[in-house]
Amino acid sequence: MSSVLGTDQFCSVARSLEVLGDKWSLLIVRQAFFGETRFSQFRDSLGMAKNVLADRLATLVSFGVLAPRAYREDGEREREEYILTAPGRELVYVLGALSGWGDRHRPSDHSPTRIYQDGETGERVELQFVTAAGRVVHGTDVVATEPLERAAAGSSAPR
Amino acid sequence: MSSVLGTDQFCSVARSLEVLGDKWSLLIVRQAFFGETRFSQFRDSLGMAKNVLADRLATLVSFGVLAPRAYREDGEREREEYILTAPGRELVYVLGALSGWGDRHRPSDHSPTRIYQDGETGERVELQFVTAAGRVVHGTDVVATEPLERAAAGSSAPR
DNA sequence: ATTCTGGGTTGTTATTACGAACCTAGCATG
DNA sequence: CATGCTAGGTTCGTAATAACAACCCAGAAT
Repeated sequence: MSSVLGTDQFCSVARSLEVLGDKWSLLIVRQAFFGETRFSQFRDSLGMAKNVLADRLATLVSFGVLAPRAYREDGEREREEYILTAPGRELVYVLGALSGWGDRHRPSDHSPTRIYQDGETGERVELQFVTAAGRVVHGTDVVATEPLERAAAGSSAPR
Repeated sequence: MSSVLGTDQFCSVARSLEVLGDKWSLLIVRQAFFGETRFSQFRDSLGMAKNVLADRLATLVSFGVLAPRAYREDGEREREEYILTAPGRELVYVLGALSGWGDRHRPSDHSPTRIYQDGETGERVELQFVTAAGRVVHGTDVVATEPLERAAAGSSAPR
């Protein structure tokens, strides 16, 4: 998790990837989102090395995605489990985007995996770009611009 | 980019991360989305090692995110550039999600980086979960379930 | 007192990333 | 036609990470 991603930390995508840009972190968050909290649950469901898991959990805690919480099972000593924080739960947008892309562009012969729904009504939900007025804009029509570049729109290489 | 991410390739998040789950791939896609196409543009904007860039470009091409295209500048020999495919452009949802999360939860002292807008009207757009009927559902109310688990909703450990 | 168990730590080896040096196909120049 | 220039790489040697295995440790149960 080095802190030099390219020349710019100015991009929020890069700042997010500083926390999440490796093979395991988002999978841990996914499992946490599915209800897992314990070291051995992550270990078993992901099949990853214990030292790497310990390292990623510590990193996710240090960045405020997970929070450690003590718990005690009957007849067991006190241990720590890892709970998604409010910022961590917001990563549902990232998981939904990755899930949608994988479903659409890397389909599996296996079942359609997980579907995302409104927890209240059970309606299926999909990620969409929407305007403040609530109008849906398709992804192919979305562009990203720098806030101050409105006038000089001719240069080809950003930054 | 090993093909064993945990025990399950059944999850579309894992399948997406098989292509995108490293430090650089999504940043390359981001730069491509901002209009960059050439080896040296990626190299200069991201500051990454050339062999790693060559490897990532080849991987992204092999997974159909980028497509090579010949071009020729005046007085230069023919070269290849890398263009986002339709599936690659769909990654705007992933970039938007990462960007939104980074803006909200890892704010920088620098400018608000990029904003996403409707290319037609210029209106700002945000990623939201919406139902088929067009109702926006906040991320904290979204749950992910397996399509067939509707009846047995008590088990704590998915799979 | 000994064993069991969840949750780790500490090695040792295999992968992967990095930086610098080198290569290469064509075009331009003398 | 020999030389050099340039974008876009490849090929090193080395540094950092990940993976795998062995071990540890604090209680609780026996």
